[in-house]
Amino acid sequence: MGRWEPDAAGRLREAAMALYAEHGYDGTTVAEIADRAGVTARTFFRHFADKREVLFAGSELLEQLMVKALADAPADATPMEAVAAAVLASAEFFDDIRREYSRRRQGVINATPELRERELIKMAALTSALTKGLLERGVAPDVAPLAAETGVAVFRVSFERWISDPDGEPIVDIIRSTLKTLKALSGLTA
Amino acid sequence: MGRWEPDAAGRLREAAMALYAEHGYDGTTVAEIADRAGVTARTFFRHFADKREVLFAGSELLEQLMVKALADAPADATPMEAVAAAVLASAEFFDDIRREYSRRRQGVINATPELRERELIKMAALTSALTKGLLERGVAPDVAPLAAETGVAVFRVSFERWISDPDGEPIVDIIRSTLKTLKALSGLTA
DNA sequence: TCGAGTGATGTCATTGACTGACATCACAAT
DNA sequence: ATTGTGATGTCAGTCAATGACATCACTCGA
Repeated sequence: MGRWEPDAAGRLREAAMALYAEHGYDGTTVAEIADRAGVTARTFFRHFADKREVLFAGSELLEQLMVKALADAPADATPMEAVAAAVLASAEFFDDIRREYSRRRQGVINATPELRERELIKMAALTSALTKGLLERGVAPDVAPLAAETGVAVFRVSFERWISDPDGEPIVDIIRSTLKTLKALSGLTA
Repeated sequence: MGRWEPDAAGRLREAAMALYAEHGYDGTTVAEIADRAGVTARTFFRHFADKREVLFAGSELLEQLMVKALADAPADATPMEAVAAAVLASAEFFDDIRREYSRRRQGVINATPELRERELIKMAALTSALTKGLLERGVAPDVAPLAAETGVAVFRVSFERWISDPDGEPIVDIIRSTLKTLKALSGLTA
């Protein structure tokens, strides 16, 4: 366990998840996480901006994935069709192997207001990234934000449903189903 | 300025707004806020849970207002009609006198990630309150969250538009217009 | 009028997140 | 062997947040 074990960030992530799950977020100190990972607290903060961020590493990847799918949607797709493509693309990120991990992680997040806040701002970042992507597709400025917001809502609802049942359908199917529900709901908007 | 000047909470709110606006959120310490309000830092934390919360006092009132409007909507209203009623009710909260204050406050919030996080969780609380209200109206469990989420999106977009133009229309009209845009968007959902 | 009670405040001490400055180590290229 | 370079450790310090306890201003009943 010398100074140079590789992947300090990875060890810190695992340590944090384990400790947050066991003692809760508040009941865990950064020093404890660092100890378990075999590094110093100072090193923790070199890898993650703060105590919350350690649970959200990788969220940029998901965002990139969805933005790319949005951009790659057919030019003649409607705004919501493009958004739907982006949300469906997120399914790549969540294969069934990650379902248990996702469920565990979400449990920790839901139990801690501070972590919920961080999650929300990640979702907001996703929303504005999608909005930007829509604008670049030429979508009207008053339509783009609403379409993006709606898309993220679909993602959230689907994700939650996905992790709520360990043996449920794959997330792609859940997303499709949620999109259908949305469509039905739209009929009631009048 | 004895120990018993009334409305310490109010003085703390004003002091915080002024200092956050002038030196930024990070550039302001709780001790400075307390000093300006003529109290101790310890007293600050007796009135507000943390350094962020001081900018969000009163958000429960808005929530209650909207939930009540939702509950008071005609029994035969569709889910989105009820939600629309709730969003429109929020207009009571934002008369034109508050527009300048709201704009100022929003500037501070937008400039500070930590405050954005707090704002987002308030919105999330609003969403779940509306969801609960919808469920109590008998709305289907898979429809309620989406309807609530959509309603909050409408509120956010409208609010932002409202404060972006000091001499623009009153917020009620902006909300109505946003609801129309949403309706148009729904047509594209297919 | 006085003394007990109450609620808001002050004081003090402590923990823990986070940061800057600087030293140090492992490894690589020369 | 020498020198760099990047990741880490060490140390000191700031500041948010909390618990424990004292104190003050004011109220009310004896």
